[in-house]
Amino acid sequence: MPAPTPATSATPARPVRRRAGRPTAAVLDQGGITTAALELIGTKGYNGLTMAALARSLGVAPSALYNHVSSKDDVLILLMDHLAAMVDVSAFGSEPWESAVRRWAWSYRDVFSEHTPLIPIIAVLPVANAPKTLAMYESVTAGFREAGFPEDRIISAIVALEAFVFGAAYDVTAPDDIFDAGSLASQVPNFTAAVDRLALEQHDRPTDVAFSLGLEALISGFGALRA
Amino acid sequence: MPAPTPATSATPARPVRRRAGRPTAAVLDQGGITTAALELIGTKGYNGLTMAALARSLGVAPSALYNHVSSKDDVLILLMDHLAAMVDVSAFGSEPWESAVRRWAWSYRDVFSEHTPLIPIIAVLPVANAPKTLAMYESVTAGFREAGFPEDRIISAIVALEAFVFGAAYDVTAPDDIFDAGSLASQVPNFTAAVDRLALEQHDRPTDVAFSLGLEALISGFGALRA
DNA sequence: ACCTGAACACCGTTCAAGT
DNA sequence: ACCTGAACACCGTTCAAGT
Repeated sequence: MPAPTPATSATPARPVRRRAGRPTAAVLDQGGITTAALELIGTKGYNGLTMAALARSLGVAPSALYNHVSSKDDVLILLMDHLAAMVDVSAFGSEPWESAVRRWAWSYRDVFSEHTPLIPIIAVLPVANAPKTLAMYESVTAGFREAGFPEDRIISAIVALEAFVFGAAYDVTAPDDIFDAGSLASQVPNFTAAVDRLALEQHDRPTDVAFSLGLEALISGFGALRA
Repeated sequence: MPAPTPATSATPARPVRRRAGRPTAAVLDQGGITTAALELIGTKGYNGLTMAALARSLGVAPSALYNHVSSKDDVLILLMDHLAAMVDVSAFGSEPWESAVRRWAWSYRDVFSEHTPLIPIIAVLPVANAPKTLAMYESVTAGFREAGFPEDRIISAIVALEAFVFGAAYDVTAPDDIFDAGSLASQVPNFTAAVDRLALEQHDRPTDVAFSLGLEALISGFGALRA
């Protein structure tokens, strides 16, 4: 390690004091807030995402945020919609329906498995408030329709796939020993045997095995509905 | 309405002041805390479940709770395990595998759809900390095994079904107009058409249609794995 | 061991004042 | 319109003191 440079640290909240009153140019906007929130989550996790910390990272007072978002929940919605745009829908229209669904679902799970606190938000938020999420739905719906999926079941199928994806995203974050019954093991012999049996298979990621199993069942079950 | 009775209201926190010092018999225990929490949630929702409100409903000071639980998260774990015991696993062993899974999954979803704030807890909590949840897994595992399900895939199948159930539980709580694109409707024609098409079918509960569609796909996909 | 009561370190949010 | 700074009403949790 070289000698520490004096005062200029890595990327601290720039300690330049701004005095009260409207600045000549706005220092905040929703895009900047979203980016700063994402960075904060990356370094400190969701527990570190407080309005105070967010303001600090942007070099403003906490109350300044409320000129651009109406609440902390609003920040979470911004984040959620930003992440929806990162989900890979590119295979719809360029690949067979089965592999397009597969790519979409794996990508969707991977993106949100690192942002599970947003799941309660996205699962119940009206799409009108999340344009990028809506764009994702449009791509997926178009892919289903082009693949000959019966029109009146497209939304139900997407909702079901999404439910599975959200639940699976939580599972990714579960500890490795979640199924260790400990001292109660002898009271649940069937369960313990099944857990041991899975461990014997020596999969890299049990969560991926379960996701694949469920996803393939959904894909082939839904695939049978196509014309 | 009859004339209001004077001081005795419905079921208020009994305002009997207890003075400091150990009471002759403990006034709290984990069962009572769980019951009180459940009642509080029933009347005020999860926003109303605070340590202060919980203590108040039990007629104690907030700090007294910490003699019986180590944190608010601990209360949530107690609740979660209590609810797991309410999930219907009775069909395993008495009905064909398909209908047993069906009964279990619907019941599981219904129970947790009114307690979605517990889902992040149950999804990642080691089973050793939740004996009733563990008992549920034992019943389900035994049912899968008796039905000739390949032993090394039982846990993966349960995990996948659970993921779907948790995601679907959130969906139950979504507003009816969640898919109304509003002013953006014209930009997402395929999606809008599919949403309108589903609405035409006039289902009582779209969330139930989606759940059924996904669950039946999982059941028939997994059912094919049996001997 | 198990309660009370005071205290602590936060939290999101509001609002007057400033430019 | 968009910032600062002070304030508010909470929140979960700790801990000494009491019996």
